[in-house]
Amino acid sequence: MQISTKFTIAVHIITCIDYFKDTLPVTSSFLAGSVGVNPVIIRGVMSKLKEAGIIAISQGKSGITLARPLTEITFYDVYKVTDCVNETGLFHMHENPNPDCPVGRNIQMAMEGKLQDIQAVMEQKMKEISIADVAVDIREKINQTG
Amino acid sequence: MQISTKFTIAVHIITCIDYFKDTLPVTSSFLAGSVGVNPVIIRGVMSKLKEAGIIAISQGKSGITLARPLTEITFYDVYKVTDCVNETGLFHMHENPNPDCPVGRNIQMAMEGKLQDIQAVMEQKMKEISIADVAVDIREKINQTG
DNA sequence: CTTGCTTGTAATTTATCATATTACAGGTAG
DNA sequence: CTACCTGTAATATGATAAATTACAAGCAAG
Repeated sequence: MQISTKFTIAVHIITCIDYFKDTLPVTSSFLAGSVGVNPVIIRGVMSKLKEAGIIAISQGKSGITLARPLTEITFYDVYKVTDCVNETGLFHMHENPNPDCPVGRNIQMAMEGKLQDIQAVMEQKMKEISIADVAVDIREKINQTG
Repeated sequence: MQISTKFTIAVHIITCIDYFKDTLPVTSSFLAGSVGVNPVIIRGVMSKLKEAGIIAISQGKSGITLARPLTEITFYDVYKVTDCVNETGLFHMHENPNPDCPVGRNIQMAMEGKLQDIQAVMEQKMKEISIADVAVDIREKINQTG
């Protein structure tokens, strides 16, 4: 299993909006071309980014803009928005342990908190990384290689 | 997406082997009954736990035993063994960013290290939790509720 | 206000992967 | 020797991700 590509697609989208904001009108078709996926996927992700107040969308010929600075958009924000992880958690627990077995009856309760702790450290780390960090790396690379 | 149930199944298996070691011969069918999945799934997980030197299996009527103490079996050991995460990492990056776009050309390189860092903190946390911690919680719960 | 381009979204298809299931070969303890 | 176990391949089923088609609805420029 892996966390859905929607997460990295969303990061790509936000980075593009920032990168091209003074040059081109950024649309879902344009983004689909850069990301390499179907425009409908882009629109679905965009729609959630809009709900979360990360980007602003206007229909017609306008284009998409950022609703707040890149430094204030963390990986965690994007990860939450894109529903990469089920509400039942990062880990999928086996669902039918035997209630007639003392271990089966208690395994879920015994593991639950521990799995949540693991997920929590991962999410904490995601809060410490922003899209601005990605944008910086990309501009740096472009300046080096053209 | 979620991390495969094989992980929690493996934890359940190890906990059961320890819990019943002085009472019953533990077999794949018995474990399948406690875990609530098909015996073939149990055998597949067992096979990997054996390769990793976590349990010892003998065919015939014997049963399965632990190869080392519960305190020396971490969540990370079990997670690695059960191939819960692809060799390409916890995150699935979109695979066809456009090389003709400056952002598309560099996005993978810009994200790679950051995604690895996130995965690393999660794995570090898993190294700090052992199956013994689960066994303690289960015995405690059994003593309270019968 | 009309026109052309855009987003929003439902419905369908395709591909991939996790799990269940059946079947049987091979090994070992009693 | 034999009964019971593991090892594993092959197949079926189901869930989910992503692609694709299609179309309704909205905005902006003129």
